[in-house]
Amino acid sequence: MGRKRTKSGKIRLAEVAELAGVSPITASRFFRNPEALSVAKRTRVESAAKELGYVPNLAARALASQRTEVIGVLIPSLTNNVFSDVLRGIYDASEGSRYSIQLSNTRYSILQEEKLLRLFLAQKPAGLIVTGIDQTAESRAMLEAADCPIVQIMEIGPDPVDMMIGFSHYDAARAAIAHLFEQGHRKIGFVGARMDPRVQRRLDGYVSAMKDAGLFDQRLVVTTATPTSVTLGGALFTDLLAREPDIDAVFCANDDLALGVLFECRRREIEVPEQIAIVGFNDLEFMASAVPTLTSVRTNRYEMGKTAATMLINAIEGRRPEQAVLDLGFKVIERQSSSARRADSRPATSAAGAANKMIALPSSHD
Amino acid sequence: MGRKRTKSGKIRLAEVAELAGVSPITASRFFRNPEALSVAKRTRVESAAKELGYVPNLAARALASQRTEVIGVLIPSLTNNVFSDVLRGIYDASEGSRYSIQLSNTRYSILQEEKLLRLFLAQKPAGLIVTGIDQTAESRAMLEAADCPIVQIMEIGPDPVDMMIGFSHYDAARAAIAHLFEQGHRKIGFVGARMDPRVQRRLDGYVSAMKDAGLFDQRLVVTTATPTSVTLGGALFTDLLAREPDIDAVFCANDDLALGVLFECRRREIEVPEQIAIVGFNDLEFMASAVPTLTSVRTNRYEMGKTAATMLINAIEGRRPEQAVLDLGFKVIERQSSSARRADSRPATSAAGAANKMIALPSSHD
DNA sequence: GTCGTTGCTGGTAGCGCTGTCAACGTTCCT
DNA sequence: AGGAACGTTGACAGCGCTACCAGCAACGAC
Repeated sequence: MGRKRTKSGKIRLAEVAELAGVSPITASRFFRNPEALSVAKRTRVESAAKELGYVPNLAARALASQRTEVIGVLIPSLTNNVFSDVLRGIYDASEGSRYSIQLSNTRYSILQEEKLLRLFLAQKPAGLIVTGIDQTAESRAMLEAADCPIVQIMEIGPDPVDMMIGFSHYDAARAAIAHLFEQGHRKIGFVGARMDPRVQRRLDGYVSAMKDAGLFDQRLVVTTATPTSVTLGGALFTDLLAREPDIDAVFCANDDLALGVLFECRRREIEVPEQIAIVGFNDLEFMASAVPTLTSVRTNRYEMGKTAATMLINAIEGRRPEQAVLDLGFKVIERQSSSARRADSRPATSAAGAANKMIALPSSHD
Repeated sequence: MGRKRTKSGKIRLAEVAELAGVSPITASRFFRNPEALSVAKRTRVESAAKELGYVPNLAARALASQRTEVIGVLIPSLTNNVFSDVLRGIYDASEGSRYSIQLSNTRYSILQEEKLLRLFLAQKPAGLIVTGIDQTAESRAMLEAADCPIVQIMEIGPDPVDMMIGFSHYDAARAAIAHLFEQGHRKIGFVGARMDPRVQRRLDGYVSAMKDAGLFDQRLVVTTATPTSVTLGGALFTDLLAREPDIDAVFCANDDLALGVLFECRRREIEVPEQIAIVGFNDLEFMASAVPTLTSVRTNRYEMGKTAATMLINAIEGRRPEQAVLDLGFKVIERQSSSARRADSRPATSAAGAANKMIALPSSHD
């Protein structure tokens, strides 16, 4: 049957080709690989497309080419600030590229992750970004069988499926504790919420550092499965204090908890850092402007997302990275909340005035 | 040409149909409208699909049916906490439905929004969620011409494209100022960052409330185009104080700024609320656990996202809501930071102990 | 008994695009 | 001059699914 025009009046590639005086396939090539066309035809197709306001039909393209231009992203939480930074990086990197992001939330469940993975892979994504290194065996098998590039983000481990970008949470935690030791703190508590694998590894790092110093005591560790929040930080710290009233420092698995601990200290009129030092994790923006300013471990979340997406897109287009595993490291950002017990810690005039001393390390695996 | 099997060995609908002993079209119907099949065939197709692990090819479906099962979402920022709550609601509502979310970031640019809208609409989304009511004329025209349901979120206004869900930022700001008046404050500053349309309307509400009371002074308003942050709150407050040292309250356009103001007060040893009251906007989680606890205007962001997506999905499936415009209102959550100047404000034992008095209002348009 | 009517099923014909391969003209080498 | 090599173009045949419409049986109303 002749089909000169769709009922909807939508512009198809054929219309563009006709106006440009070329065959549809040539017009098609213009959109996928303009360099393959002669300059004359290229400009003709280009102006024809612009004149008609042509927008390619992605469904048809996907069907015909047997692949999509979709990058699947699996993250465990939309609530957690950490992931919004990573996501922002991913979206920023995908912008301007031909790829679009398909986001799904595993809710910290590796079974849910497996289910979503199956769904994603059936649509032949151009690439995949998954969180962490703790997939189910089934997921792992699917990932390895997938014929698209894959990036694991948030942490690094010994056995990447394909590419990997992150840092060692274990080493980062050890560095934070080492910093507290240096400042003269000995009885250091650990406060953690929602013990996902990465928080667990931070705990492991804490435990090993404390054991190395002969200071570990299980009673110094307070954790819960509840999702993190500032309020929860206060509550967990309250528990910790009830149990061990004479601690001299608290290492918090994230910054929300640290802020909660700070507020709870203020409520109880405990001086920070004179009586208790506080160290957080992630270095969210507010840490630098709290009073006292709060020490934290800076992790390059935005950069992680952006680099992951960039690496992925490059790999999709055949440009594999020199190294498949990228350690983005971390920095302990020393601020007032963990100053030496001899304390130079009274309020500066402005947050901006407080210089940050940094300890930068690539995380070394072990 | 006979094509018995795809090279990739992928299961197609035809395979399922064959195993079930029905025609492909009957199998197709099973996935879209199972009730249309006889019980016998329905169960046959169901078990065949399960046995083969069939997953439909969305691209083929979209091409053949001329529509997708994608809900487009346009938001201005991924950084802002406010939107992550909304997004969480949207994702939660879409989960379990057949629809997937396609997210794009307009970066607070209505031109970018227009461009993205054009892209989205060309793919015939099942529905669209857009932020706010300030589209370009061109965008507005495209939205009105679109043949899919549309929900505008974050605020309500007089002239919905289709559906609308939000609250009046203007009224919310007026309510916050009214609360400060009640508590005896008179010289109330306004601190705002990134003056997007919604923040602008909060400012308008502040201005009108102050003018009504004969207390407006342009010098009380400090704003900037810079994106919001806790640190920025401190900086803007510093500017405000330099200009008007004797203010007795600050209304912050969002909670990050409010926290920054609180820290700056602490740095300067200004007592809150005895010397200066603070009111934020959005009621993020940390507001209830700060010391002193911080008054804020609660907005139902998660609910907004969830309801918007639910309404949209219902509309896509032909179930239009009774009312197209939904006002989710707001609540002024009164906490210590804005207690009456006579002040009952010294630290409670715990944040949990601080009762919240609420003023709940649907926003009335004007 | 005839004629709708309803409920279920299947055949046909694409949806808009691209993979493959063949064909063409041009250039460059020997 | 002959031929290979390259760059550019087009014809054809689907990608996997669904819209559309026709067909058929079962049933009730007249």
